[in-house]
Amino acid sequence: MDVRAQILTQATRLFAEQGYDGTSVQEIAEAVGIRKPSLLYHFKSKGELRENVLAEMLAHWNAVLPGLLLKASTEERFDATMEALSDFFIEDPARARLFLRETLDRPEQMQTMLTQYVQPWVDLLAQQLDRAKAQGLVRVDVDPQAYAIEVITMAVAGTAVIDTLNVILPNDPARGGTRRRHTRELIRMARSSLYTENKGEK
Amino acid sequence: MDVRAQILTQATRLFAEQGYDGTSVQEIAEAVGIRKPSLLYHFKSKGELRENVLAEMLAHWNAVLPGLLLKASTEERFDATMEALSDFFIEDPARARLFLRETLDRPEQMQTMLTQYVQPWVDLLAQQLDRAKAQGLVRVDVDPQAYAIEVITMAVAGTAVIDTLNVILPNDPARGGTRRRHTRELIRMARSSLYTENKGEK
DNA sequence: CCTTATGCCTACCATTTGGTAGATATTTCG
DNA sequence: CGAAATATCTACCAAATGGTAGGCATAAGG
Repeated sequence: MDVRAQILTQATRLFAEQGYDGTSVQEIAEAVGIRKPSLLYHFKSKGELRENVLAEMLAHWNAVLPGLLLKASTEERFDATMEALSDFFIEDPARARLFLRETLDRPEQMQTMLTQYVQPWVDLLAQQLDRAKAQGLVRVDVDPQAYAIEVITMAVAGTAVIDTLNVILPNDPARGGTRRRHTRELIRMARSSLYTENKGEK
Repeated sequence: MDVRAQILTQATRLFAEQGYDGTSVQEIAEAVGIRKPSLLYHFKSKGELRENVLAEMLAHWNAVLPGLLLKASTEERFDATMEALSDFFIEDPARARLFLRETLDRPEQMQTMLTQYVQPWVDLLAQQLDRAKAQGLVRVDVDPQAYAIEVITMAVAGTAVIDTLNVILPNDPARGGTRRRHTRELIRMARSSLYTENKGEK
């Protein structure tokens, strides 16, 4: 079953780089080092291959993300969790790109996926934020659901395009590499737009 | 020259919806109501059509955006400018999607475009922010360039996917429609993560 | 040992793709 | 007017696409 895994790896890479329509079965087969019909022996059609690529991505995320998100209950863990979340996407830009592409290419399918896998976490976070609001820890004007979506969008989209945008985010030695700056500023924005200020009560 | 404009309109729409590789010349011609060779009379190749679609999008943005961005010199205008910027993308989600797709599909080309059209504005904004920092208006830990990129990415990517993400951002009558919530939270985050508290809230 | 399932192959196919040739209108204008 | 430019068409093409048929090894297992 090594070949099957290789096909999935190469397909993920190529779909992320060139898109589903921009990648031919031939091309994937070549990248693996087999002929086209051999590939179609493992996956009956190009569409089935796409579904398996997506399923694998989901499985990967579902295995790792919950552990990260559950930490986000107290402010002390906020930085660490956000950083881990950001690193998680940065570590695997291909998957972020693929996710973004699927959202653009097949919005309806992505919606059912979002409802199933993402919504529970967003709602959980929203609950936590509402509680923190009551305690005066979180700004009252935060829209919890919208906030969560903005941060997720930023993390995914940012990861997907940061290597292209680096041309206008020069490598400032004092500030660290492009990705580092992106991650740090994302966290800073997410954090400082969420919590109330300790000093200088308004 | 009406036909040429129609072709550009339909091509923009279809490229944004289905991507460049996912759209055939035939399909665009049908949407316009002409035959394929008639379309290829106006644009010698599919690639040339893509370039013209992109050029038109750039021209549109370049004609409107500078006026918006130049207002962003004082804090009083921040809300209005951010809102106008957000509305500008929301008003034209197809162009935001197209922009995102091109960034994924042709990163190198997009880089030269970014350097030419976006970088000057980012640098200008960075200068203004550094000045505002010295006056104590803006948080000292803001990374101006990274901040600008995050906000732009958020505005473009958010606009491109918000109609898909609305499934997890329910229509809360108290908070307004999905897009409204997205826009408002984006502005809130951009604002409250930028300014120091004492001079901040309105 | 022989049958069966697995895995990969060559050869092929129908359809779609971007693009061309060239006929035919229609409009512009000296 | 008449010729040139403009614009659209039908008919076609070579290449690439996703996919199938079926042969040929290798290995597994009753």
